[in-house]
Amino acid sequence: MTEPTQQCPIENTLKLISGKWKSVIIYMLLKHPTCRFNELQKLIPDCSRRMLSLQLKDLERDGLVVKKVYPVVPPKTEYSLTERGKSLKEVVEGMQKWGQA
Amino acid sequence: MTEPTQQCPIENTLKLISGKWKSVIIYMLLKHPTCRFNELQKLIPDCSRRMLSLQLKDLERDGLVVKKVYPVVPPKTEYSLTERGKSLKEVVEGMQKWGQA
DNA sequence: CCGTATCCGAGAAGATACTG
DNA sequence: CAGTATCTTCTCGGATACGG
Repeated sequence: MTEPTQQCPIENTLKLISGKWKSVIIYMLLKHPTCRFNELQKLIPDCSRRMLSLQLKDLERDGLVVKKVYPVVPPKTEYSLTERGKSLKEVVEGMQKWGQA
Repeated sequence: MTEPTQQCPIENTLKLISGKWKSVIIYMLLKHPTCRFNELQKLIPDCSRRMLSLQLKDLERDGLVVKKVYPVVPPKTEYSLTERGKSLKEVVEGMQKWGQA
């Protein structure tokens, strides 16, 4: 049984939350527990629609965010953090605090 | 004087410690307070010499790491964290712990 | 309203060889 | 030992336009 040289779980963590807007999205979803697509856009104006879409897709795939779609016209979706996503609170807020000081 | 819409210090933090190997380098320097170049290479075997050099240069420029050069033959250098670098302990260890769970 | 598709340029990172 | 130089490749992200 050769241990797979997993020298550093940091890389895994970083892979999930780096990407230009992921950490910011998570941070916003911590403060605004459920958000529609456009709300997120307004909260993060510098993030293009395309990027927001892509990053959310990644976050969803990685189990950090869930998307709820209401089958109505016009379309309505809501994004929120999963438990796994919420568990990043310490990390993300740690970065937030450090960035301020 | 228009305030630059600095909505999220997270981005600043992330800018300093993302980059493929930076957080790992910091983590290693937390555990091994001073390291020579080759020691770091051995600690992070997947990071090429070129990349290690570049990332260290960034970290140095950003005031997270200091390099001490001994004018001897063969060359000897030692890298260590600045106070600012050490202050990332919580953040980096937070990521490490989260990555394990 | 909530996205996707396509195209394109810049920068990140790998491979390899060389230097003080 | 501790890097740098050069070249190529690849990924990310911006701009723009379109679709259910």
